[in-house]
Amino acid sequence: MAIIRNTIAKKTVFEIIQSNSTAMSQTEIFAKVNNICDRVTVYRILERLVKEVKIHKIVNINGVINYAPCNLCSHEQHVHHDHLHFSCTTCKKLTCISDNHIELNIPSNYQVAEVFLTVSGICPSCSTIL
Amino acid sequence: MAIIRNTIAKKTVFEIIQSNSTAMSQTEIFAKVNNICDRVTVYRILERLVKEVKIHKIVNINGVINYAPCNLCSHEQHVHHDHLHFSCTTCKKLTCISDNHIELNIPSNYQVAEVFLTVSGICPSCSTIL
DNA sequence: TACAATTATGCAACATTGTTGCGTTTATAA
DNA sequence: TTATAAACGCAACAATGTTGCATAATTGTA
Repeated sequence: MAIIRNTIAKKTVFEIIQSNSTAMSQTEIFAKVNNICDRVTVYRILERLVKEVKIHKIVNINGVINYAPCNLCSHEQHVHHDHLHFSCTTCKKLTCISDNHIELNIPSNYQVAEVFLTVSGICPSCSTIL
Repeated sequence: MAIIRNTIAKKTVFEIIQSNSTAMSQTEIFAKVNNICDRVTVYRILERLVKEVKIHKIVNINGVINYAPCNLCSHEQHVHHDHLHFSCTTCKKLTCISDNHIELNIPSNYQVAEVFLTVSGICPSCSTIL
């Protein structure tokens, strides 16, 4: 069972996420989808893409869920805890930054699934004085 | 200007947050407030307490904003990046865990404000087989 | 102690984000 | 080509958070 279909909407959503340099929220993605499908469909597509490990979820510091392709912040990186998300407080964009190593010191009675390291602040383009 | 008033509602909200071992959402806090004030007031009190650096915000992995007293995860700890939040996927509770050191390797053109390290998984009480 | 100033509150209404049910459409394997 | 399950659209709902405005309450000061 569980036959995966590659619909136009799904391809489009995936391409939008992949072609963007920062992680995107459902709202941003839906805005780019150009009404080829309903907003509920976008939610369901995102859910499926997460399950298929093609994209992954990152929660922004404001609580909005963002999606990034797994090549940007690869799943292996994710598992090995060596990348980080920069959440700009000005433009609200979420950017993936690699090359970070985290030493975890969690009591053994906690079962760790995923590690989320998010840094808030001001990104280069927002801190540039024009 | 900006005279800070210590109202009953504010004291109550602060005591609720301080007496809890895990971080709490607005919904949980409001439930414990026992209708001494409106839910909007709780939102505004939380906002003020954050501004006064008495509590701080932590986003749960499901996107819900939680609040913890600054003594639990002290502001200095926060600044020095050596504590972590454990987000239980079963009971949804957010727990602060200290003694973690994070090596940050962020390009210098990013201005860092705060560091959020959240680990998802199953907490001790949820993983206990009864 | 009373008053004035302004902070804090309540209420109503709204905004955003995300979810669910159900009938219909569509992609894919046979 | 067709059957079947996956995917979709629509409508309705739910949770969380925000805003405007009139009213109430706290606190410094006279």
